[in-house]
Amino acid sequence: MKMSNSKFCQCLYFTSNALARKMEKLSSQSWSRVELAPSHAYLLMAVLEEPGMQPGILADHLQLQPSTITRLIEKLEEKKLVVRTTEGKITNVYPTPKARELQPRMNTCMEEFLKNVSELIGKEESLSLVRQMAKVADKLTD
Amino acid sequence: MKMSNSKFCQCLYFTSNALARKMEKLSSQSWSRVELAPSHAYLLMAVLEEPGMQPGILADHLQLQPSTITRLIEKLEEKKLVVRTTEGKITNVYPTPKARELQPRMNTCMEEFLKNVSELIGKEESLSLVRQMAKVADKLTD
DNA sequence: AAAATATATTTGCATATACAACTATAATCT
DNA sequence: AGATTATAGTTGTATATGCAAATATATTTT
Repeated sequence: MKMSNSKFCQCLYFTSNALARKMEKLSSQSWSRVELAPSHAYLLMAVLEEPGMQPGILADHLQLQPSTITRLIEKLEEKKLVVRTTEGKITNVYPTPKARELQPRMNTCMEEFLKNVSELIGKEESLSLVRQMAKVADKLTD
Repeated sequence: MKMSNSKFCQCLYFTSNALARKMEKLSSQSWSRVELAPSHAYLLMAVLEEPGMQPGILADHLQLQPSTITRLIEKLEEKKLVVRTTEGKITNVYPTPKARELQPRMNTCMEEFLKNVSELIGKEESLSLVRQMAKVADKLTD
């Protein structure tokens, strides 16, 4: 059934959640090539770009709770893709060489995802949507 | 940190998920008055509007997997808000009198949520966003 | 310097959701 | 009618995420 046939399609809660689930699915397909869930992949990309990034900063960037970041890091540690060092109160997260090796393939996943979005939705439309969503999200200061 | 300052704010996967989490939170606040999670509330509203609605149809309307619908129904059964009757292969879900009693308060929650959205985002903007999201979601036929 | 407060991270617990496999019934085909 | 396939729903299991409390360190105040 199409979204726009649902009783609830005018509700922002409903529509944003339904859309998010669909995007999650689409994104997961692309990232399955490197056997990463999108959220793990995004955390790893952030860490690759800025090695040593702290969990709190990652939480800001990924718009997730610190506790969720801890869990994501644990998974990436299990996969030997990041390491954590703790000094006093602060923790730094670094990518491993294995993560660096994976980087080119991750870029491919990202590109593939963007290509899929473009094909399914259109470049213009997806760009305008993402802007509008970000603008609205900014107004919801949690 | 604002959404639009994130490294990932141009990504539709990221932005739609972040927005959905924020909307979930906002919505949850309104529905906490009747001690229901938004998804439970929406299922119950559908059943109140169309008593006997089958799980499969509910899955279509709520854009959730059938298994998820089963789980939601279980919770609502525990709270004595719906009952299930099964005949052969098909199941019907009915609201209980308790659910009917709750209905006015649920309407209030819904109104309050819409009011919050209007105040935070603006009526025009939220309407245009929800339309655009629904349109895009329709293109993602899972 | 000791006490109080603030900050960064983790842990325990709870919830939402999905997928795949399973069960049970109905419909179709030969 | 019996065999096959399709449909509806549930169950087992796994993952993502959040909240609240706990821990550990830093900073500020007195």
